[in-house]
Amino acid sequence: MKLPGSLHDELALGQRKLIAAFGSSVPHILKAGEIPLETTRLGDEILHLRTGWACQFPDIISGRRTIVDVYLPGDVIGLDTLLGNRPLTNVLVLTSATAQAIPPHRLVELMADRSTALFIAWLLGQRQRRADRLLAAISGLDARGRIASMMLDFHRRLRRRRLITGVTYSLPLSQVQIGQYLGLTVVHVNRVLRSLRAERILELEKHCVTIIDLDRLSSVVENHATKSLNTSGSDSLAEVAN
Amino acid sequence: MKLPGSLHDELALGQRKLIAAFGSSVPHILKAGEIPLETTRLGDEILHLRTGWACQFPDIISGRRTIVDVYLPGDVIGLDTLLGNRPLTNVLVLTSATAQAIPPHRLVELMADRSTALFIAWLLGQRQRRADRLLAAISGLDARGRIASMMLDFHRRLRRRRLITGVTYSLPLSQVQIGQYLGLTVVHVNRVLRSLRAERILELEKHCVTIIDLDRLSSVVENHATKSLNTSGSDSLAEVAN
DNA sequence: CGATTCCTTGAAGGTTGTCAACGTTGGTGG
DNA sequence: CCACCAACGTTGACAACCTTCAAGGAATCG
Repeated sequence: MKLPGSLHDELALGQRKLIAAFGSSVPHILKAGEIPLETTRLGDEILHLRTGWACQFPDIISGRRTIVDVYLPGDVIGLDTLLGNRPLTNVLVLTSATAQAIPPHRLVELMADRSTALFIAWLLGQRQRRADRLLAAISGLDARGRIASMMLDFHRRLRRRRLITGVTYSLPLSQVQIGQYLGLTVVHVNRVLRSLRAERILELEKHCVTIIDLDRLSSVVENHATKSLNTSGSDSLAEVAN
Repeated sequence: MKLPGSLHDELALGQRKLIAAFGSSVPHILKAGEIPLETTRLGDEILHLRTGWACQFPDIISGRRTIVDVYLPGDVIGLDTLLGNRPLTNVLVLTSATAQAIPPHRLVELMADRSTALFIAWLLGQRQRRADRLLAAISGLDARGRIASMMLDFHRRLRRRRLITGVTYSLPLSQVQIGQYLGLTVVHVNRVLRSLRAERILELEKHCVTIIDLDRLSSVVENHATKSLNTSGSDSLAEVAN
């Protein structure tokens, strides 16, 4: 569970180096609803999202759009793309946002430095863990559990990055997109949200989430008999963020 | 879509180096149903699976067991674990298997070499893509589609590694495990399999899959109105395998 | 041969999707 | 300013899918 001190230090070093590399590039401004590849020349670049949210679609466009990951400020976008063959076509910016970009070949150069390479591997592992969590939520929980789990996830990620401190945050996903993220229809997302509001567990209006009863929200996730998904645990490295 | 030749070459070089590093370690023999951490001292090692299948549970043990990935011969297990904090507790060996192990600290050393680091990043991206595919299947397809998608996936992965050539392969997952992998109950998995057999699309008996009608099996995935999941595309690097 | 695990099948009920309609909001142009 | 439009949110009725519960059969292993 604990990383050896030296490894931890090296990761932190790699983090600083990578952030520095991003920092030396001009920040781009992205508009809500934008697909980087289409509207800008950021197509095959690696992005460091500084402000705003974005989301990821799977490589192959499926008929039914599915969101496989949601990026928050501080996240790095496109690393898994690096050596694969997929461009950034599948990223959608959810809010107005700012991001710094570096081209893939530059990133490959940076990987010559071990600490940077380690940090990139750590970032990849981080995204993988998010995917595993989402997978567990979707395949093991009912609609209420999935929504509760998602709300708690965002809450935890935002708090860890010191982007919020309380029980309220802005959630720039439409209900349609929440459905695409959790494998549900809009209609049903709406029903569940209403029931959570009626029970005074959670409120969502105008893209603004308020957790009214954190304990009961957590218990919604673990409820449903055998189904549960523990949401505790913390990373062993201080947040990437900024 | 195309990698620059030099990058491709460097990846291939990294692959050889990593395989060589694994090759210098003594192969371990694992028994079916074994959890490496519990039964051997392979707890926090990185494994190169040479023969046999294994599967991955999410970090946190959820009440309802969920399988988030299935490893085939040639896959590397535990990379996402490398810098995260989770041990190999969450891996289950599905068949008797052989694997070579190297300790994490050795792998960290190897990452000082850029080609190796690149290849490791490529492997991480590969696993990420599998997770994204599974996510898209589970959240966008009904039970028939998910099962068809899974069967085609394994078929493709095995063929790409030259482990099979025809339309038949051994699938060491029990129906319970198929359910855990696809977010379904055993009962329903069973029913869907029966219907696919009755329609002479696919046969599964005694852990042996036979694809009777590849075209109709593919169309099952894309069917269901708006729901589809294209399964084409090939990696830009010759398979890892052995 | 027990004991266990896996597979199989039926019936009933709950969760979720589909269809359809309407209200709301925000932006755009007359 | 208002009309219009588009996207989003909301709601009800109904059907389909899937789970749950229950029980029995088949296979494997000590």
